[in-house]
Amino acid sequence: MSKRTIIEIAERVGVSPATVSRALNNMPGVSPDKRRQIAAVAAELNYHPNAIARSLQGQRTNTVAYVADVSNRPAADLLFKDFITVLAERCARYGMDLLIHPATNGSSNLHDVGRLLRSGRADGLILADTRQHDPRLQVLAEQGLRFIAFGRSAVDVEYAYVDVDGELGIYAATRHVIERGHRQIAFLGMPLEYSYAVHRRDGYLRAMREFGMAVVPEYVTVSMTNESDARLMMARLLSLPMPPTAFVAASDMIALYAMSVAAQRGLVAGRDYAIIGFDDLPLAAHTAPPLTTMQQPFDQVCDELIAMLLRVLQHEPGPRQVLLPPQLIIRSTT
Amino acid sequence: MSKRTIIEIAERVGVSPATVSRALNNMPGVSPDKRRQIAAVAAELNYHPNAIARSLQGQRTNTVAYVADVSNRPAADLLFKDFITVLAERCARYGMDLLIHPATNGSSNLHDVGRLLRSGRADGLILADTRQHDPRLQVLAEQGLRFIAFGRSAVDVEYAYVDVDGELGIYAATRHVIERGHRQIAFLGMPLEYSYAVHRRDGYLRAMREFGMAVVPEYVTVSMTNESDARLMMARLLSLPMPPTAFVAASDMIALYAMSVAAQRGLVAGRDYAIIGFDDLPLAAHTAPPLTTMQQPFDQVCDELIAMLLRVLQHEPGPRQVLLPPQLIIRSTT
DNA sequence: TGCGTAATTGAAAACGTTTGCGTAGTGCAT
DNA sequence: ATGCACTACGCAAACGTTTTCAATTACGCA
Repeated sequence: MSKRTIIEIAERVGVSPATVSRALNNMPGVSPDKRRQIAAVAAELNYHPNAIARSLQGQRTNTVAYVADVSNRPAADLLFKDFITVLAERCARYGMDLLIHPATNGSSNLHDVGRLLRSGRADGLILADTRQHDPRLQVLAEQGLRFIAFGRSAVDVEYAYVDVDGELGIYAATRHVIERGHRQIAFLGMPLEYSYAVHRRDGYLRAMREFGMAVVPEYVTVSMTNESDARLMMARLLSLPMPPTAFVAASDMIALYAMSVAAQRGLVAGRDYAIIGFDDLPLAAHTAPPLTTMQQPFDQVCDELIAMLLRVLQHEPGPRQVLLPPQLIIRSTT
Repeated sequence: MSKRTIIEIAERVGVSPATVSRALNNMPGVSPDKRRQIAAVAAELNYHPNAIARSLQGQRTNTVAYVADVSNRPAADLLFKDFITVLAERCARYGMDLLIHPATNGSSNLHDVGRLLRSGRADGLILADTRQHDPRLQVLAEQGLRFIAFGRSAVDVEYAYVDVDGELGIYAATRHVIERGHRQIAFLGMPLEYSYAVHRRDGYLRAMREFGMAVVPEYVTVSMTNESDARLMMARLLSLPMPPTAFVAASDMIALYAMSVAAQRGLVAGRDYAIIGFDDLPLAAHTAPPLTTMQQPFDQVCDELIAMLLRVLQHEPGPRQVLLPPQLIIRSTT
């Protein structure tokens, strides 16, 4: 099968390529008669416009690149497939394709990320897994590249972002266990390298303060890097002279590990202590007992990401900073 | 900043665009002197070749599309991010970019998948999550499109594929528990809609047969669709007059649910019964007790996928069917 | 019939690269 | 000096579209 081009259609119909282009794109200036003929021939030839040629002429690729941080492999990002699926679906809604580009914080990859834009492979990019000090943000912003971030950062540059309000989420989570009557409440946090880790801890601190509860330093942990660290910290908390009666975990995984450690001591969540997670992994509904948690509004996040990126690309007005609230899902552990 | 093109470089150096192209691509026919000048100016301008223009002229996009089946959302594909990361890294090694395209089995999406190729957006594609009766395979093969599958299928068409040998893996898993002295061995399988589900069950059956063990029909389940189904089936198995002493699970997740159900009855894996999983999720190493499992050779899978796709695209000889063996990871549950 | 206006249409340029072909220049042997 | 082989380089076409601009046609109205 030879390649189907607009020119071939033009020849068959006896018309110029320009007219075929207009007809196929529903542009004005084509008689209804030719329009029909052209559509017919195009269908007959199973013609599909060449996206590359179109991109070259139109100066845009209809592609957005998603740059994920994969420096912490195995990434253990359990919702990645769901997230990407939704994101791609939203992209498709606007006729966009989705390019995935893993990047570590290494500068070699940074160069690579810029290349995506400068080489015209993507129109804009979404930078995920932002860190407090994220060199990628710096570089991209300085070079005036078209991107938005999924997540915030502490770097001192202007950039558009969408984020889940982890501060508010953990605040709500903490309030929830407070309202359940708990007073000795621990926070199971992760290293403050990632921005969301900072926000989540701040949410805990604010809730404790606002409800007039003393913050016990031993109760505030931010070192839950991986499974063994998490288990170690939880064991330490349980061995305190006065162990906490409630645990606010910065992620469902942390909560699961904590529950597992507690179970080894015969402690049952929801009966002997309270615990609340963050993420709402598919797993969370099926732990024993099912985990109360804060659900990430991923569908909305994807909506906002794409909408905002499009705004940025087309220099349209509209919000450049969007925070979305997680939702409390009450199950059996609180 | 105006757009940097090869023409601008040509003007600055006082040479033709053709020469610049040759110099930048390390083609012969450029004097060392000009070569240096051109390189210098290119660097100075921070020039990056326009990938789109290059694609248009070269008739290839240097992009491969990964088509994932997302009809079972939430997909619960816990290794997706790791897998994609490795795959993208392998792509990058060959100068390829990775496009992610979710597709259900619906025919509307099928059309979409063909479009990726016909519109010249991708050079070839990788079709994942293949089913026993996968219409996508049919359509793609019939239309002569350039693709390979990650996973096999029962459809009656020729196609190139890479797959993990689930039959061999579960065979090895079953043999492992047999060698541990077990005789009443159950298989915790998933619905036979997905090809790998069939292969894995077959591996169990072959091992049982080869080692002269009777296959008890009640012991062979293939309905572990989701968490609740899995729990239900496991509970039923444990309530049999003569419950199995060992469980071969078709996936780590299934194994985890089974262990959870057993734990509710006070049964401890590795002590009261044996269980072995399949996948080696990050989770598996940290269950209580740590789960013996068959590890998916994802790095090799990615290697083979890219290598094979490249062979197919360039009509090079070489294997068109590759099966990779999973590896037994012995932990504490057997 | 003639004129003005609007609707169709086509020619050609443009997007940024690569590449086949032709030509000028260089050095070397005759 | 002439011929020859070879290198270095430029010209122009090509990839498949979209879009501007000008030209042609059709049509309504005086």
